[in-house]
Amino acid sequence: MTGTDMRAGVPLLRLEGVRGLQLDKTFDCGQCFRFEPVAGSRHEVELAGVAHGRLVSFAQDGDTLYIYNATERDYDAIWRQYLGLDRDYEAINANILSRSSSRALAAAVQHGSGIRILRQQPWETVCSFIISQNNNIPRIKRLISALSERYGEPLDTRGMEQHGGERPIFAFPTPEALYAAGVDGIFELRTGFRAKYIYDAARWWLEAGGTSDGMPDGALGLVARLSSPELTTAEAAEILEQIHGVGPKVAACSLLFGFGRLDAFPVDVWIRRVIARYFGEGFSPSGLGPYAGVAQQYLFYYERYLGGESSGER
DNA sequence: TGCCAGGGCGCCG
DNA sequence: CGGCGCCATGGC
Repeated sequence: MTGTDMRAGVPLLRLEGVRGLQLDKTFDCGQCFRFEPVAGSRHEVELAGVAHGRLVSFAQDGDTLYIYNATERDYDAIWRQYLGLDRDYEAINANILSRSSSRALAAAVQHGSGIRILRQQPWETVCSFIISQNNNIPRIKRLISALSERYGEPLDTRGMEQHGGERPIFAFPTPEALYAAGVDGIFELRTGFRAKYIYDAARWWLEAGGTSDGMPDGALGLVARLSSPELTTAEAAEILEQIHGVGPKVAACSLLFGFGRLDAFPVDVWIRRVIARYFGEGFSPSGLGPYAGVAQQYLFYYERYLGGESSGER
């Protein structure tokens, strides 16, 4: 059941009976760098930020989901997929658990219950995870904000003052804008050694025929190719790794969070630790099945939560 | 001051 | 192809 009304000129979408989704976990598990909790929100949980080129705010009271600055048309076109509400996570979790008897995995699934893999814009995802390398989340967020403010388009914040729009907000820069900025223009924002990687990614993206907004642009488009089941996830990763500065980890994060490939399995130091501790030598991501990437996110969130605490059980 | 932060590259054996 | 130093920056 849905409904829309207007608040201060901004459409507000309301969806009732949304079960399972937990916005706070979803935006706090390291997959997205542009959302922050709304201070003084009237809702139990509210996070505002930029996605798909818009300022938007998601809120929850119990089983009711609110989306500020969205119409039903926007929901059908963007936010339903973005929030993973087109997927059956009970079935996904059951699928994951059916493939392993690991107690740690069961605990991680339990602990991460409510996390949804966001379907973010491909270009933004590739670029953001290039920025993430050898970096920490607060600084990743700052760099992405700085790039957006300098090279992104300003967004309309009217009516969104109480929902993340109290100051000017900018869209993530297009590859055209970052290409035009050049390595020096990107380096100026203190991106460090990543500047040439970001520039190369923009150049590569334009040469490869990706769209500015990074969304599907027809059968021959870059995003369509990399999302297509005609390519395996390993093959898609191989293509993304043509970008100077994109290795296996950044490629896997991009495919998982930006291209809808839920079997993509990013391996970082945390996950390496998880594998060593709970699964052992013979571990292979494919053993976790078509939703291995979802399992990875649960394991990452779980292990980071435990905070490196030495709990040597399986 | 040194170490680390959701890595990847270039080089070396 | 496995290991290792390096790459910019900022927070602790």
